[in-house]
Amino acid sequence: MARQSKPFALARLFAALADPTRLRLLNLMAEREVCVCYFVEILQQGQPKISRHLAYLRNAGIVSARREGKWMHYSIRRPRDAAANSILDAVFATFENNREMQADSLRLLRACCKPELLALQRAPVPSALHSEAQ
Amino acid sequence: MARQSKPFALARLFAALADPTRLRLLNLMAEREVCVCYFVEILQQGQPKISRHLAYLRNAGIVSARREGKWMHYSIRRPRDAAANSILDAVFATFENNREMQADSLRLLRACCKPELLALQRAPVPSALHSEAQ
DNA sequence: AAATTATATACGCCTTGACAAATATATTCT
DNA sequence: AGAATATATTTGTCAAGGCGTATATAATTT
Repeated sequence: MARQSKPFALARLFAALADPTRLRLLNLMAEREVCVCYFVEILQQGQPKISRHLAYLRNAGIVSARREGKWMHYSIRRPRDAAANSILDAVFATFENNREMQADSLRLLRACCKPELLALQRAPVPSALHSEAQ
Repeated sequence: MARQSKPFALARLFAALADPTRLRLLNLMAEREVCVCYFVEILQQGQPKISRHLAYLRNAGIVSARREGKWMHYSIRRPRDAAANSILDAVFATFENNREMQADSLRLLRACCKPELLALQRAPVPSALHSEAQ
């Protein structure tokens, strides 16, 4: 069996990107840490589904999690590998020209300005958004 | 059920990239059209396996095939979609810094200079290689 | 401590796709 | 036409992973 470590590592990254829900999650995290509860509301998908996809991304090393009380905040974790990093750059660049992704981002902005519109009470507002949405 | 055409299309591209054998095939095709027989010899993998992966890439619209007598030549097919295109650019860029991929490319160069070393007689030499290997 | 809230994991079901081995197809050679 | 060559597809098996439902865990509130 021939060794082919690098191709395998790259393939693993692409597998992590090979799902529309995971791409949408990554897009929402592009510039900020986001709480799970927002993912659920904005993507309008079941909470276990969101959690499973976040776990997948965490396993793939693309995302890291931080607990804050009851809430879990997820954020992009830049890979140590330069190749993976440049590919992620390209991916995020395409998000900026994508209608659906922009729509998701807008929903996140709005939700954070008026969290009372969601099913959430006292949901944590990502600090990075205060300045952006001003 | 919400529409999310674009994320689905992107995810499909990544699924096509999520396999080490397919990545190696794409790398070999990066700058030239390549005959199936070379893939088999260089990657040292069974012919049906190579063919199946090439069919997958063709289905995903990343690659196109051209028949020439008994031989099938495969080459990169640049996607119409700008997003997919820029991602492919990033992918090929990482190939250039990847040891394993460079080793594969070298093996292709050598095989084309001395096709008699392979199990192939009268294998077609990719025209693009004449100038590169001079 | 009991109830509530937020998130994660387990379970069962189903689809996709990877593989090897066998077989089919297409083209060329004799 | 028949044999040989190059490639593609089929078949059967297996593992990964997607989904919804149910349940477990963790932190907070009362």
